[in-house]
Amino acid sequence: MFITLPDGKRLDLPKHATAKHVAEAIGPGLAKAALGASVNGQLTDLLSELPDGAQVAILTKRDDATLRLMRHTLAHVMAQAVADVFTAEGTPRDAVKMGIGPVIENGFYYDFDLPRTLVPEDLEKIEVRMREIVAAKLPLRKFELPRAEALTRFKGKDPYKLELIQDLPEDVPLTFYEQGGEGGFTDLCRGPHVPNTGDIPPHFKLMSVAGAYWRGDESRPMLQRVYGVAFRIKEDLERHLWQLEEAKKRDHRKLGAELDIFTLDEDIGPGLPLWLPRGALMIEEIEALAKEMERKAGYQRVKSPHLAKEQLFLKSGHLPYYEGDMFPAMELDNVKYYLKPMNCPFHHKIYAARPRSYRDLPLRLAEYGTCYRYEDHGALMGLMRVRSLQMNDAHIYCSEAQFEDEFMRVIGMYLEYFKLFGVHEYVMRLSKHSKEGLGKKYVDNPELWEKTEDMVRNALQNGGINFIEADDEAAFYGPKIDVQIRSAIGREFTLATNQVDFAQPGRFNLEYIAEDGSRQTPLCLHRAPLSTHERFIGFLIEHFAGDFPLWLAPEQVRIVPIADRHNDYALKLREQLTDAGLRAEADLRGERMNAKVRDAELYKVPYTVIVGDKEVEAGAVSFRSRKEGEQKDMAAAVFVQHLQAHVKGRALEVVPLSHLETV
RNA sequence: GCUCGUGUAGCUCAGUGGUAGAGCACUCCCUUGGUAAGGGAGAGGUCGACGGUUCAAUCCCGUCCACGAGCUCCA
Repeated sequence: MFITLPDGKRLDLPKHATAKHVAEAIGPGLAKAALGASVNGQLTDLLSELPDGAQVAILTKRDDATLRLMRHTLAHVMAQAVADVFTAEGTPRDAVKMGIGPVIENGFYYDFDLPRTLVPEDLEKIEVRMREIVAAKLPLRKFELPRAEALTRFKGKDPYKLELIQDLPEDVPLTFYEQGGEGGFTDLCRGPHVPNTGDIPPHFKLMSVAGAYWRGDESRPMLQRVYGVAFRIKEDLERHLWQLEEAKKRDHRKLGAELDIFTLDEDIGPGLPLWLPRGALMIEEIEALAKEMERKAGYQRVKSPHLAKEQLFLKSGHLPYYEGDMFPAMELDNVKYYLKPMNCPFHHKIYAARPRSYRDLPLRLAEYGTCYRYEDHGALMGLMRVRSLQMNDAHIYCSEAQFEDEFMRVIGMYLEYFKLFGVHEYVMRLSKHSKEGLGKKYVDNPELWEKTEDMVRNALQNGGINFIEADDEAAFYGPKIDVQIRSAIGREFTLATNQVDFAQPGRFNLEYIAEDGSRQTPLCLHRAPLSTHERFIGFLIEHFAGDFPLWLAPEQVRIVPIADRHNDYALKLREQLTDAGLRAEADLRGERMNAKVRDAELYKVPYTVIVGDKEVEAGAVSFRSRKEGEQKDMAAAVFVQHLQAHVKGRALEVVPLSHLETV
């Protein structure tokens, strides 16, 4: 057989050759440094046989890709360490059962079924043992077993591995990786791995242990998952740990409390946030923005109650398909009432309240209605996952011919918002139904599912929008486009959503008189480009680390008088700013100026205005800004105009005032 | 909902089987200071809730609640 090297050279090799042989053929130095290989562009290891005629490049620790191999082997090293730690305390080896141990972003994990729960001290012990295994430089060996033999190997010992083998297709070779010989550790594994545990750099750390259902199925046993991170060089590990610390600092739950934006109170209930005045101000700014955008885009605003009778939700399909996410009914005069989990049924009723003509379409109804969803306790998280939520909601009723245009207008609106907020990293995700879920999670109409999913896909493709597809993630009434965002601290969640509803308009007998006089059922688009106010504010806090653009900042200007005799001027200035539509506070506490400046900075107020004798005399301000540095002796009126301009344009970036405008 | 962890003042955290402490924040007094903490005094806690063990529980045990990490789920 032969292979081709990156420089185009052909290398002839004996049969069953591996990348290790290639490295050895090239030179002893490379053979020593080699950790893995790229075969026809695929990452693989030195232990796997090469296909005849392959393009082969030998990878060393200098190649980023080998980090994957290191992390994968480290997962095995951890499994071995866990087994060792448990057998050392007298647990029979067979009582330590192994799930799976894959590579993940920044590291790896391994799932275990253990006779007792792991405590933090165990992680320390395991890590110590891992370092010993790495230091022992155990060589890895890859081998294949026939199916029957592989099954015997795990029978009665490890039901998880047994299940994995049984679920693998018959024609897939069952490969194993063994480290440290028979007395070491062997795992059913596809690879790829580094050739020796000594090839793993010591820059790893076990982070946490958490429960995880076997194969992600909540009806299956819960295993103990140990997470670890690993990097090639010390600096990378340190940077990662530092980033985690930084992320904690900009967590919206921490900043939300520090900046007095929202609070959660035990007496009110889990997932039911209270908006403090500063948070309410931000919501009002968001609503003002949305109203402006929607007015331009031809939306009309409506309002609907928070609850409705059972029959409404039976008709909409929420009770059959969504009841688990709803608060339980309250009974009044022998009639069940439910808090609304969505606004759509109400909007359908508004549509149905008048006869509609094709001339009315598209009919775009918007409402920032508060909905209530009974989320699992374990799912609640600050503002990102709550039980009372105010949606930036609207429903667009249109004909099939209008669908694509309306759909793309909504996508266009998303993009406009993202630009305004400086959101650059997002993924559009086409969420589709699954055949298995029909009649259970999804309305049972396979043809319409296929048809609408095609319509959405075509609309996106025609609009040149990049997207990925996800099965079994649709809404019960139709497919949707979710926009996945990664917040500044790396938290991923769904922000905007745009959903197609082919089911509810029919269930509500919604219709319109078409041009030809026939009665037609409209399509409905559900859209929430700003998600819910809760999640969106939570996102904004993390996105800006509390350093909001001026138009969003709850307090835009903090006025700090230097001495008591400047208080009157400070108050006058505050009035001037307030009259100009700006949000300003004067700090009249009996503190020193330095302390007041510090407090304003920690509170992340965009502008701190210092006023003393000079400013009072000149009718001027001196300010320090978090975005444009310091500026002295500026006419108050100029300062006001400067801020107004940024607020009006909802500017993301600050254009500093030129020095020409100072007095 | 599941697994594990946590719960002491507004916040960050000490601490003890004999009913509690620090720093910051808060209130008052002194200080009137030019761009990130001036000084002093005071007030503030059913030690998450309910049971149990004990002469005695914030501490030990149990149940519940809330929060956190992860799993599942989702805007």
